[in-house]
Amino acid sequence: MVEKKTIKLDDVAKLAGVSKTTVSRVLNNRGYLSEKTIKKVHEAMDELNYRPNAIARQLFKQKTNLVALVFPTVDNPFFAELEAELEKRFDRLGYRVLMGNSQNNPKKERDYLKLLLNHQVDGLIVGSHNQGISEYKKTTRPIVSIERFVGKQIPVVSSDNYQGGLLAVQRLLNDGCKHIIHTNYPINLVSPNELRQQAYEDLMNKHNRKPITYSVSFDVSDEEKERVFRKMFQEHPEVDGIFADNDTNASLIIRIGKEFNRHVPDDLKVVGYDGANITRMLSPELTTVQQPIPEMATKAVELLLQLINGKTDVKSVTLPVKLINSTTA
Amino acid sequence: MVEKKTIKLDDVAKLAGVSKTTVSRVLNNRGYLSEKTIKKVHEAMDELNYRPNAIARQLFKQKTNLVALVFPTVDNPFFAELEAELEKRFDRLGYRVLMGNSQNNPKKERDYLKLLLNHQVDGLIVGSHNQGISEYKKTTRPIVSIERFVGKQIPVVSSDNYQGGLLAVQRLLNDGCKHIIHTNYPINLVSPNELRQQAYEDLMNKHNRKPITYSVSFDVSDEEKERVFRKMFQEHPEVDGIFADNDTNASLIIRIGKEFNRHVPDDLKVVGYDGANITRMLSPELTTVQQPIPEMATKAVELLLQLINGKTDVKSVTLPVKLINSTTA
DNA sequence: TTTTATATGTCAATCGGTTGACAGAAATTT
DNA sequence: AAATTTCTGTCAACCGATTGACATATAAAA
Repeated sequence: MVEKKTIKLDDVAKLAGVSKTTVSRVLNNRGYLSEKTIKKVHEAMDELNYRPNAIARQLFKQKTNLVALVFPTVDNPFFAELEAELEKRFDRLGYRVLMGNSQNNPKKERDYLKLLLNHQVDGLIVGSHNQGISEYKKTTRPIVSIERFVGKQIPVVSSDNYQGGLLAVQRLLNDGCKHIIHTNYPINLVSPNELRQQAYEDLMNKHNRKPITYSVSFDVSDEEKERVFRKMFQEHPEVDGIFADNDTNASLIIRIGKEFNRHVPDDLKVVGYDGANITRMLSPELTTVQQPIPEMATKAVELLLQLINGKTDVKSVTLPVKLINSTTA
Repeated sequence: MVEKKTIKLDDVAKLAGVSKTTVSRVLNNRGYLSEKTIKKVHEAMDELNYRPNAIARQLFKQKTNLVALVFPTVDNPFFAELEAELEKRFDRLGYRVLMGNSQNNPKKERDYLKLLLNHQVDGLIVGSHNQGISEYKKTTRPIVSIERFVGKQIPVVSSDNYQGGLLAVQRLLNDGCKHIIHTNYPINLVSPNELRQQAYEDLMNKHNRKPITYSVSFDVSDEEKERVFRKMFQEHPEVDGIFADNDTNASLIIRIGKEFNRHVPDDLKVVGYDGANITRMLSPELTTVQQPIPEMATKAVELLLQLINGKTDVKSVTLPVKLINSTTA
């Protein structure tokens, strides 16, 4: 087998009869160059089918144009849409995007942080919900978080969780629900969505109702989730309204409800959360609080770029949410 | 502001009172080293909070441990699950994964191919459906495709599309459907799922029925898709069975069907395709042909690694599909 | 005691581009 | 004709880690 040698800048220079620097100038459009030389160099590059080695360039420039997205998984409509929107925007700006699906595994989250610290990526967007990753406190390198508190120095992009909670619960109240239950992640996870629970409790208390919350961790199996929701219907047969923490769970709750002979929207009203495209497509009948995913992506990219470009006083932002009415109820 | 200097290997060497090579030996566990030296070096690294520069290492090693996934979008249950499964497997093997959502845009697909040729990634997994990307023919670098024919040299991982087509149509026939319509991508896209159409037509012909296919391009707006499906119901009011090209379209068709007062499964039977987790979660009532996504990911990773490791006769594989019965019908 | 194996460490070239410093030639000004 | 500006191009250091070649010291074997 013929050993295929990598063509390097030097080979191009030799063939074109110029120096390495001249070739580099042609590549980077730098300094003064004669038309003749440019042509010669381009011909040599074509003839040799030359491809500059990006790694060498990155080493010198101290920049990779890579960012990493650290989220629990891409296999979830909210994160999938968010990551897709982020990728689209970064791509336009000349950044490539590393997928870091942490599965809510602190080790993997740390690994990606190491990537950042090893100069392999220029910045990080974190949306996974691990706690106690102390490394975040040690670094001043560019990190933006989405819907999660990470540390004092790290700007957060989130949607208005308190308002979202109000919208959802108010809707259930308006629809005449008497016994409203809330499902949420375990609140020990440092996430702004505990504000939803706050809103739920505030509104319930205001109406002299007793708030009841069922917690389901994000990363347990579907079977475990089903178990919890069955328990919910068993322990609270009076329930007639549910404010679910996300649309997938809302959908699951509706299915479990059917087992208990509850039918939406007659016997049971459910409001979900997130309102991602895919969910709207596959479950259009679901009422939900929609997070402004494209806008959140835009903001997160904007903030990360500010950090990458050396800005120091980068501020967190909160974006408004919207109640999406179901198509059937 | 204090300029924060990057700590490099040389700084560690100086603090530990040894040479650069010695530090490198400690880092890479190479050659003979005294316990004492190892300890000294580690202490120096800790004290300086040293992080090796991965780019420099990559330059020397001529390996980035990066692979790119080029798919139309991650915002689709099938691709999302596939990419998540791929990422999980690559991560275990020490590879980081670049997201390349091509939106079926040939330019973006070419850009990612360039990344490969620029030595920025060690391999590529392509699943987007662009045509005429001639660059693929020029390269011998590691590429594996999923559910798509790219070129003679490039191994393909696909599921058994012909069998999937048979299962879907046979199911509709068994359920007593008399007028079955198939929806598909425009077949000019070089994809093995034209085999589904083949199966549909073969089976229809065998039963002396006239095959009717409606084509919807993958990347048009939801509104356009709705338009096409409405047209389908208008032009063929007799339709009582539909074999859809994917679950999202199946869900959309069911919704449009309701507009025409067709109710599943009484007046209309629909079989979707893909059977991704998210879809099963959000639309459990949908009958579908399930592709073995985890197995496809496993195979694709396996083949790509063979290529990366220099194997030359890497063979394409086809994996079996499964009909998933709806929960309600 | 001499030879050989094992342990410890240093030097300098290398991976493949990039760019500041500098030099000579041609064009323009004074 | 001399001085200045504009082109065109070369040289060598540099980005940061890796490793083959080599030197010396110590321990084990002959």
